[in-house]
Formats: sequence, structure tokens, C-alpha cells
Amino acid sequence: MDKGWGLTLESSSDKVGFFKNKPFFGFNLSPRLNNIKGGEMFSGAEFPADEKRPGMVNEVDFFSEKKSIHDVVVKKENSQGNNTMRTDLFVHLAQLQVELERMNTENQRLKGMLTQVTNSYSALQMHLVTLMQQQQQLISRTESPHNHEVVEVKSEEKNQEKDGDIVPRQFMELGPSSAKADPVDEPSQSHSTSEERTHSGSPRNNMEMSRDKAIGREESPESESWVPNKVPKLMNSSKPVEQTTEATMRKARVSVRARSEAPMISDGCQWRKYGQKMAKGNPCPRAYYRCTMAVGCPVRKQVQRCAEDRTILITTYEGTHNHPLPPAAMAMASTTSAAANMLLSGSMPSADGLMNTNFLARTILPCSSNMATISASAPFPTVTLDLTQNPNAMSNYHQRNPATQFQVPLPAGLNHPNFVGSMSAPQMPQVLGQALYNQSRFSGLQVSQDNIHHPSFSDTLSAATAAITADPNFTAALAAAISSIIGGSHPNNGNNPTSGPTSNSNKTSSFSGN
DNA sequence: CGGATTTGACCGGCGC
DNA sequence: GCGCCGGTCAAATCCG
Repeated sequence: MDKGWGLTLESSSDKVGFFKNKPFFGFNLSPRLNNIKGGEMFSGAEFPADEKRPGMVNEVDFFSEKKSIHDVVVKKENSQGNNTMRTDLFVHLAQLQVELERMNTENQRLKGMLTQVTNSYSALQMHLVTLMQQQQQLISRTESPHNHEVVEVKSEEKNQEKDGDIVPRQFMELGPSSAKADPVDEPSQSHSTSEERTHSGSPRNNMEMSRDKAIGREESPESESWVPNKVPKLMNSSKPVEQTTEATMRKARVSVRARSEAPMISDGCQWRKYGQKMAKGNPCPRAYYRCTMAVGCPVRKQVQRCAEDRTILITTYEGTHNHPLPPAAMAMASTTSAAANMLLSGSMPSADGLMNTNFLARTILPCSSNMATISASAPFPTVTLDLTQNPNAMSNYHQRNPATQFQVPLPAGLNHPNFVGSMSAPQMPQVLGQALYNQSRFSGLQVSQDNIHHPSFSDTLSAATAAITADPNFTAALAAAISSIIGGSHPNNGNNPTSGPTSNSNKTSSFSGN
């Protein structure tokens, strides 16, 4: 995939204006790039853009918004008075144009294929991870029952207090796969005993357990997958393993911070607002949206401006789409799905949150200031993508939460405000999503399957970063994607301090989707 | 007129 | 038990 960027010259979104509107040799140059004057580009302040220098003028004009290649050619020929050269240039130009058109066509075809392959790959990856996690859980359950004693004790205590109405998060439905009809179908069989929780194998703190109960109510029999607040808390555990995975994903959240003037970032999905509340500690209201692209889609999101910086829009996604997504929506969907997987890994039986957190923190912290932040201790495990192009913000954030935060480095160029590129809107988040997803996979495997060799996180990360940044257009493309998605930029969740498990990115920059 | 949005009411969890 | 809070519902309203 990394190889493809060089050829991806057209934008799939109106908001990604990089190569739009300015045909040039078959390429489209963005207004932004076109605005870069030759003087700025080649010689900085020394040579004002309007100033023509002998021997350089024509080159500079290549990037002028007002001059075409034809102008350049004409000028060149006039200055040299060489008709032969003129003819040659035009012939060459025509050849180049033909060649570029051919390449563009080929690129389009390859892009289509890539999309298909990527989608299939992602689906398989998800499935594989799920299977491996199930296997691991079974192993843990049979081989090291003692690991869960503490949890069981806590559970029992809770049960005594609450009459056993605890609903392990693992048993919650989530995601598409879980589109297993209705969550409600399964409610109430037996109680969620401590034994069942042991099966699910995710020791969690009291806070999480409490939250689980809250989540439990969402497993109601309503037609919609996302059915909160009305269901009996006792859940059925007929499918503990699958439910464990899905439940965790269901509750995982992905928060995106971005700078945007718009009230909501455009992520390719259709949303319907169903509520708005004033949240404590933030003068800006929080809006609640649910996905309306399909009946019963469980995905919801919250949109709120950052209290500290109202130019930052914080969008928090939760759930997994249970329907096909348009290309433009694959990005966020991939990201949320990946985050869910990552967090799921963090809740693996043999790798409780703290363990994972510490391990990952040690591994990753030194890396970078441009990152995704993972919060496992928040009421809802949350992955935050801070795309506000302000590394300091997150640095400060981590200073405030030194023990619980770790970062997932992203390509440095991603944060550069001046980058613009040709990547389609959805792709950037897809990259992030894939990275997170891979991190998830790595995290889970690393902790729970010691007998399997895995490259160190830093190695993998370095490779991934190298691959991603190998193509000079890539970072620019990322920034363009951000612009297109937001019409401005992105965010991260400042309200969810904490950390979590994670990590690993991948050598590939392939994208995933739901 | 139908779909989307607004907004006050309602619910459940949690802490005191 | 009470109040706070986050989240959701649903009637009223808006809008194309």
C-alpha cells in the first residue's frame, strides 16, 4: 500500500482539494500548493515570487497559479527563438500527458482493487483476532484458574451487594458481527456468575465492573442493537467468548480531537442527533448522534468542543457499524473498530489493564509527541486521536497523567499544518485505524501468548513509521485527509485521562474497514 | 408532510 | 435517601 501513494493523484473528496482544479500534466494541483510561489519554494525570501530571474523564471512559474505549462514553454521558446525546441517540447508534452493519463487510469483500477483487498484483509484480521482471543481465553481458563481468583472474589462481593445483577462487559453485544440480531435475544438465561466472568477472563477494576452493569441495560430486546437503559441486568452467557469480544468492542470508544469550525466533522456516515446535554466542566454542550445509515446500527457518537480550546472539536465514536459503509465512511469505522480491538486486547484475561498499560507504557512512551492516546481506566476504554497539530497539548496532558498515559506515535508529518496531499478523506483515519488495530493485535498476543515470538513493539513501530513515511507524499496526504474529513481538523479526548493497553503498529499501511 | 432537530423529562449509576 | 451526572427518550418544533 505504501507504494501506491505516489500514484494516487486524485482526491476522492471535495474537501481534499490538493490536486483539484488545476490540471497540470494530468495532475491536479491544489490551490494551496499553487499558491506557493517560486521564490518561496526555491529560494525563500531572497527571490520574491514576482521577480523573474534569468534562467529560473520558467521553473518558478511552474508553480504559479496564473501560469500554465504552455506559458512556460512559450516563454522559453521566445527567449531562445528555437522553433525546433518548441516542437520537441510539445511532442514531449503530449507524450507525457498520454502516459500520465494512462497511469491515472491504471491507478484508478488499482485503487479499486486495493480497496477490495483491504476490506477483505481487514475482515479476516478481525476474525483471526477474535478467534485467537477466544483461544487464549480458553487456555487461560483451563490453565491458570488462579489468575481469576481475585476477580471472582470481587465479583462475589459485588453480587452480594447488588444481588448478582452484574453484567460483564464481555457479554455485551457489540459490533457488526454481533449484529447478532438482538442483544435481547440472549438476555437472561443464567446469571452472570463469577464463574462466567472468569470465562470471559477480563479482570477489571470496580469502576469497570460498575460500568458493565450500566452497559448491561443496553442489551435490551428492542429492535435496535443499541438499546440502553431498559434491560434486565442479568445476562445470558450462552456465548461467553464471542460476547466477550463483542462486548468489549461495543464499549470501546474512539475519540478524535480536531480543529474545526464546523459543528461536526464529516466522517462519511449519516447521523441523527438525538440529544444534547451540558456536560460538567465544559461550557459547551455535548451533542449525541446515532448512525442512521442502517436501521438498528448501534454506532453513536458524541460531539463536543474542548473547554480549553473551543476551536477543537472532540468527536467520540462508540460501537461498530452493522452495515456496509461507503468509502468515505470507512475511515472512522475502521478507526473505531481498531480501537475496540485494541482495547479488547487490553482486557484479555492474562493481561489485565494495568499489566498491559505498564508494559506498553514502558515500550512506547519515549517515542513521540504526535499520537493516539489510549485510556483504559476511564468509564469507557477510550482511544484518543489527537489531530490538533499541537504536540504540546498532549505533552502537557501526559505530564498531568504521567503514570497512565502512553502514546502511539504517528507519522511526524501528520501534524504539520502545511501539509496537503492527495489522500482521500477516509484514508487517513483508516491508516490510524489500521495502526491501532495492529497495535491491538500485538498487544493481545504479546501479553497473552508468551510462547509466540513477536517483534518488539519499537521494531514494529519503527518499521511501520518508516513504511508510512517512506513516500514523501504520504504525510501530506494524511493532512489532506484530515482537512477533508473535518473541513478543518481533529481532536482527542481530553476528558479521558488514563491509560491502557496497546500497542503495536504494523509494517503495512493497509487499511481496514468494517 | 415527512424527516431532522430541539429540549425538557426521565432513567440508572454513583457518591455522600 | 438524596442529589448529581451522563445518557436517552420523545413530544414539540423546525425545515425543505
